[in-house]
Amino acid sequence: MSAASILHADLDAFYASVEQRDDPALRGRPVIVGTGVVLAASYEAKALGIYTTMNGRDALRICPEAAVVAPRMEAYSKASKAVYEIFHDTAPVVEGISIDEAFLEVGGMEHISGTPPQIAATLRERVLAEAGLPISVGVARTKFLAKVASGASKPDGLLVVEPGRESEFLHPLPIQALWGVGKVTTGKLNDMGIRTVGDVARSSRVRLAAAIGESSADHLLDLASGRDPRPVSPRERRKSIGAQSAFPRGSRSESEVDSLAAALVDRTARRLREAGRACRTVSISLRFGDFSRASRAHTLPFPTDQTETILAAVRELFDASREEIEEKDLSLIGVSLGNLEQADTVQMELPLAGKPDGSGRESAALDQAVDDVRSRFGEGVIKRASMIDADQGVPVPTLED
DNA sequence: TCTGGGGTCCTAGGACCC
DNA sequence: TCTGGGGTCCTAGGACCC
Repeated sequence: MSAASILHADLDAFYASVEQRDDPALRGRPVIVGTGVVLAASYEAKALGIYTTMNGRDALRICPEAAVVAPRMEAYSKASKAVYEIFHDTAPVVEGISIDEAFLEVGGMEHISGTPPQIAATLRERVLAEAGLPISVGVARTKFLAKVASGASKPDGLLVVEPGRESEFLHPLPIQALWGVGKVTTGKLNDMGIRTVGDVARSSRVRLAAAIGESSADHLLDLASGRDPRPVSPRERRKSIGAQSAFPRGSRSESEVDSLAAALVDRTARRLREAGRACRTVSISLRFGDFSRASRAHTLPFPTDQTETILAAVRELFDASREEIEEKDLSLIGVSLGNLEQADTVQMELPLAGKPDGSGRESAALDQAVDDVRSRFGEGVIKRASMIDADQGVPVPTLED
């Protein structure tokens, strides 16, 4: 059996800890980040029953003396970068999971930096000393075990799961500790009398599969039995970029919805370009007053990073959803860009009113588009300029260079 | 517990191609 | 003309995670 060489490092109450670090008056006090809903709560606040996603008014009812601060995303992003630098300084392979959480592979480093538990202890000291933040670390043979270990060690803890004692550690835990088990799956498994991870490990695959499907059954059986072959590996590139916005219930005029959608498109398209990517699939999501949801998607025949092209697609999707929107109370809209590609080939679209009529209007439009691209990206970037028949989507090459 | 704002992955059905 | 299997892409919805 291989040694425990995977670290899962997880910053404690991250946003709230950054606030307490930056404002000494908040230290030792219950702190709530987020004015509408609770985005993060300090451990002092958690101890009083405050949790993430809780309504801010309810939180203050429970704990009137709590300090409520508005989120400062830039400060969190900066703090995260500083911590990640320490991660990369600690291990050759770092797999970032989120702004406050990562896996580190530290096998084979005994002669350089010590055993995995020693490396984990040093990491915690450095993050506290250099970034001013408490962090919990789990050490185990697999990613899943390391992750559960860091959770069990919180707050400000270190827990090593020795390979010989994995079942002893894992099996008494409730099934919600398994990755992929949320409310719905918990209900299904409880109905079968399955409550702990050990219960899952002892279940028949056939019974599990009948309740939750083949793939989930295999996944849960593997995790519950300590099997998790996934190596720590740097994250693949992001697969989608999106933004959403919730608003109070009440009817929204068409133009209000449209301008909010345009703002969301503007934000996401900007992030897309900053990342040097282009998207092919544009989708919108809707949430209604009764919390039902709907989504619509459209895939373009070419990748784009252009706000206007994306906005045109988004408007069509909203048009296709108009009846639903009129019938129900809209409470959230979102825009998401998927099928991301490297932006080395980007298509710009310039719509032409009407059919080509031989007047030369279309080639003037094409020249204009070519000039636009050249002014943005410089000479020599254009591989081909084409005209596409919108009805058929067939590119008609008209200029090569 | 009456619900933020980011994401990922999975499933199922239909269109379309060979 | 009908039938079949296999594969890919797309859309919509759902569950889940931090």
